[in-house]
Amino acid sequence: MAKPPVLTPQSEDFPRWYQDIIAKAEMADNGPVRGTMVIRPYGYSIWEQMQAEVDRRIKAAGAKNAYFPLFIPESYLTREAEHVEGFSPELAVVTVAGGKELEEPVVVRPTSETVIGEFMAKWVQSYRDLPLLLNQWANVVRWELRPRVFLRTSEFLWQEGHTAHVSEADGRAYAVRILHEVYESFMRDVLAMPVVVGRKTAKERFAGATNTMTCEAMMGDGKALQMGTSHELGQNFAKAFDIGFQSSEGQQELAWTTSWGVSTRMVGGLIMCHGDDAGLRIPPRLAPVQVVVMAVREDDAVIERCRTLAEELLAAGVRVELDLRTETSAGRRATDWELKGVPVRLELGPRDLAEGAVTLVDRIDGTKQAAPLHGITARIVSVLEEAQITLFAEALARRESRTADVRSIPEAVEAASTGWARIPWADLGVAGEAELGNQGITVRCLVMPDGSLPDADDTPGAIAIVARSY
RNA sequence: CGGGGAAUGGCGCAGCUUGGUAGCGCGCCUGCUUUGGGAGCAGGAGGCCGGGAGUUCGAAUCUCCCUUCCCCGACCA
Repeated sequence: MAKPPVLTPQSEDFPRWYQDIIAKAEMADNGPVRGTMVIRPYGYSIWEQMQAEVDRRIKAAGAKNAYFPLFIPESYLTREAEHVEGFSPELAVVTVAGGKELEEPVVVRPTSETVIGEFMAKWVQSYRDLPLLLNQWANVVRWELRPRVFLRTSEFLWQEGHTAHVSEADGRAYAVRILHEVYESFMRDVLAMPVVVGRKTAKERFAGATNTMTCEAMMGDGKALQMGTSHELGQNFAKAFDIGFQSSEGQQELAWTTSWGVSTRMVGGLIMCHGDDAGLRIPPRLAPVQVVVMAVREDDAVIERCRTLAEELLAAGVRVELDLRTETSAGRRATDWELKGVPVRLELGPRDLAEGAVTLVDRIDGTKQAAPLHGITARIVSVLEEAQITLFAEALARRESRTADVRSIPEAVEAASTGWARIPWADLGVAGEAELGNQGITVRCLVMPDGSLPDADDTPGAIAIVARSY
């Protein structure tokens, strides 16, 4: 007699599966205010791993961390016309503080281009002050109409990079560098998520940007998720905030700025990319817990061997957790670790011990086998490496099998019901983009046939990736 | 804001049509037996049924108003 499934199966109701997994893997809870979320310790540990990996890459690209205020004068937002138009509907505004009406309302930052622009203007005088490469880890607030835990919450955590350069070419080069060396590299090598790196159409561009570039990933249900963006802001914000400098020729010039960010949305993307009907599957390079050593039953020799096993793994640099809670059944604990997506579970009981072995359960490929305790560390290291590769390969295979090359709008609509469509931008155009929009389908990005980034909105030969999205 | 739903112990739900002041599953607590794939049995704790007004001898149930939440669309990291 089969027990009911732990989670709603993906094939039955994907959104329900997503909600179930977030609750049962103890990732997050809904907050008391609509659209807010409480990130629970396990979910937060995943975010911390993401932060560490992204932060290291950002620093390697030369940017330095700083921190700007949560509150921004409302007037700052209005200085850049497109920016204010884009963000006004979703601003949270404080009008009363300290028990009285404020002279000028302050907005809770939806993003920090404006306040950072104001200070860049102060700090930049000379071409020698450029490039100015800043990043901050912060929370931002956007009063979204339809929130979804991790994917679109009223308040979310992110990093936002803001840079100023002497020329358009320098700004562009840096925005592209971040896109590839920080975002794409992190998503591919750590999250094991293949992403399409492309250019947004004018319709999808960030409010105030001259060019928005994106990393798009396919989820388990074939829909797309924007995992991160990098923007060229041209001189729009430099004009609005007077970020000027004197060039080496002695001329007064305006800087060229960029901004770029990834957020807690990536946690949602990770869940929907790799999760299955048994729970999460966390790629080993990201996993806060890579291996759980589980004592199957109460037994002094077993407990002792579990401890030394965990120490051996720890010494080899493996992130390991000991599970000695023998008062809870082994089956329950196994199920819980599977829900949490820990890549490898080592089950040790008297039977294993008698054979000098341990039961190695691979969460990623689903196999379960006896492995000799002798040499187990090396074995684990190779299993983890293999799991990382497998997850990426599976995600890539899904994306390829569910992406269709088409030439017409009806074909694109058909393809978008199960996955993505690739259609020449010349065959679609702004009118076709609008038509797809009426059916809930968007152009995720434009890419060149060789996978590179188009230089402009109308670069000949560009291919549009169209899909339904989160 | 437009169109659909729903508010009942921590979570998921039944009860409402045909009023008589609550019940089920999971979870939680205690004990015993268990422990190699979500343990079993027994005994417990926990809810003024979203808020307000009304009808009535009596309202979770009927009427009206309000509030909130969820799903589908427009917005988005």
